[in-house]
Amino acid sequence: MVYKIGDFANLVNISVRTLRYYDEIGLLKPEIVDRYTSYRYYTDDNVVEAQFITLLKEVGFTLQEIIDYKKFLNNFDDDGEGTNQFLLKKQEQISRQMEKLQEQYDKINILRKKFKGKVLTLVKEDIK
Amino acid sequence: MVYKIGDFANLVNISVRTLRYYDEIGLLKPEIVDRYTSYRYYTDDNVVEAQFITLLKEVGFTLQEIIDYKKFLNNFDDDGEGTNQFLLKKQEQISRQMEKLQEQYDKINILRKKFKGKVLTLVKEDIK
DNA sequence: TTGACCATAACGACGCGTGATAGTGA
DNA sequence: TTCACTATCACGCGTCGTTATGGTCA
Repeated sequence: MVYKIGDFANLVNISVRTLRYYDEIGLLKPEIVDRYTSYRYYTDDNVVEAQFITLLKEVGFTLQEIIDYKKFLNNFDDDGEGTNQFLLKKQEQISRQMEKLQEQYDKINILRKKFKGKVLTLVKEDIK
Repeated sequence: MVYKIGDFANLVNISVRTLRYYDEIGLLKPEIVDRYTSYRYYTDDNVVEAQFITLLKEVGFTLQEIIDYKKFLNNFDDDGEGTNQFLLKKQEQISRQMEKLQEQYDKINILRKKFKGKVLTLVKEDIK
């Protein structure tokens, strides 16, 4: 089966605009492109690819990171360990983000207690 | 005291480029601007303002949110309750972000267990 | 004249949404 | 002819970093 961009968009739940963008940045290229009309035609392999991309996006990878990962798989014939490292690094990154958010949350608590009933006109020292 | 943009930048630890941007978007305007040379001159009041902005940024507010908060203070003569709401809303927002990150973290754990020693070629169902 | 500092203008990054304008018909 | 779909620009968002180019000297 081959799908035109609109049908493919519905199938994989990615907007037409986004599919064009993915094509542009080399993340997901339609297997067939009509050389006269430039129409994009997607295949069932593309469906699997698209779902994989969606999966990685859902767990926090940026498009560039997904592109890098694909290149890695092509160039180094991963034994699984590379993939594991890839996932671990993302988890560490997520951990750091959570810590940062937690700090922000705590600092706001300090602010709220300190200025209950007043307008904020403090300086940095107040939460350091 | 009045400071030229470069001196002020060092004083408050905000880059010259950023100060110009803050001026442009109306977040932090120099008290004095030479009408002939367009040179920006900052005062000690500006120092307090800048530190306040830095503080709010550190706890997660966007520039637009800080601008909105300043407008709120000017228009409604807050009794402190408005400020408290403002801080609470940001905390809720931070909480949601943390939850999302936690979900991503957990999903990656599932992936790591499921595909130990293999290359990732799965589809969405695997982590749903 | 020459640094050191100031100004404005504009591109880049991220991930698309949202038109505008125009060609296709798998 | 018309409808539905496709294509390629190109602006917008958020927060500045980074040239590029050209005045100013508080």
